[in-house]
Amino acid sequence: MIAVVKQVCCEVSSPKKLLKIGELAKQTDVAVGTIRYYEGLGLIKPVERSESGYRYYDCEAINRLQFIKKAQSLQFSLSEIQQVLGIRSQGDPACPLVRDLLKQKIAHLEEQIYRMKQLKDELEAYQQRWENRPLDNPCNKELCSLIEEVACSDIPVHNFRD
Amino acid sequence: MIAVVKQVCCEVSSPKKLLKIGELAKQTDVAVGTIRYYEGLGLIKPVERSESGYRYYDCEAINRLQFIKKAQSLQFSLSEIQQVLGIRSQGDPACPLVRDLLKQKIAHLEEQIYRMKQLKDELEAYQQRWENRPLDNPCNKELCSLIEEVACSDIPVHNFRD
DNA sequence: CTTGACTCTCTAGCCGACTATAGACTTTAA
DNA sequence: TTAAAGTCTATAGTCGGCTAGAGAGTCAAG
Repeated sequence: MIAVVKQVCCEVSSPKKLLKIGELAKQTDVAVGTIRYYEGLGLIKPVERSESGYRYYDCEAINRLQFIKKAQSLQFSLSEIQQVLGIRSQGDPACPLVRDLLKQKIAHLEEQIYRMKQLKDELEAYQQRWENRPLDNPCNKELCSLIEEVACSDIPVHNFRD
Repeated sequence: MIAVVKQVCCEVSSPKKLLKIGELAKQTDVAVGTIRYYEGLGLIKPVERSESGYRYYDCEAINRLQFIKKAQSLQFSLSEIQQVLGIRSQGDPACPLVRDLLKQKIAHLEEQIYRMKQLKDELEAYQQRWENRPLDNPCNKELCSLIEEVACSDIPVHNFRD
């Protein structure tokens, strides 16, 4: 299983070759500054540092960055990823946590989708209500009735900032 | 039409009474600091200032803040609201712009909803794939297969930061 | 007339995930 | 050998929408 993973994630051919940060950046399509930023957050560490301070990474770093990217694309925050990687680095399986986070994410997504649909319906209702009015002379110049209608109608207010 | 709006939005009984910022804040449920912040953005202005610098607002300010709140709840950013209000303050009808923004918003929402659904499906696929594995001893302690599976699978990466 | 509540300006901080810049040093290729 | 490209640290800035605090001045009730 591990071997399979390694074949997918990183080159087995030259296992001892270490990468400088720029090379790692190129291979993973993650900016150099971002890698250093992740290091500050404890998400990744070079296997060694040269005397002059240069960072050197092994191919595990590629896995790690790919995991981070993937997790981000699944809407995991860096601090959640930190938790997962932290647990893993203690030698414990992170799976229960990952499953738990996943469950939360799905519930959250469902909620968001629902709210967005509601909002879309609301916006479409406005659109429909207005579409028959002419665009050239749609309303009183002083007081745009469309705006006031939005401002004053008592359609419930949604809050998307949780 | 205007009269109707005014009846809904602001008290007609005492048209000359001016509000201090704290009173306006209370009536609209918008924080004092937020009102000052909006002023800095050009979204609202007091009708006058006392010698000592106190801001005084008329009931139009209530309308304005309610409009801002409503527009925000419809996912309009403050800068979009600024555009709308700016056009209106020039004496032009803002309706074409509002309609245009509305159209964009709806399209954007549709896109977002679609992407969230895709992501949800993806997360659920992971959940399903894992749910039959025991939680106690789910995988190798060194290398959590669940994580590697996420990290290494070539399911396309979505980017939600537009 | 005093006291407490309000208001003023200005500045800084927050969240998250970066990006950019300055100034110094190191490595690598011609 | 030299010059370009890469790397280092540290700090500051970005986005949006606020919130908090300092320190000073003002207003209104008792």
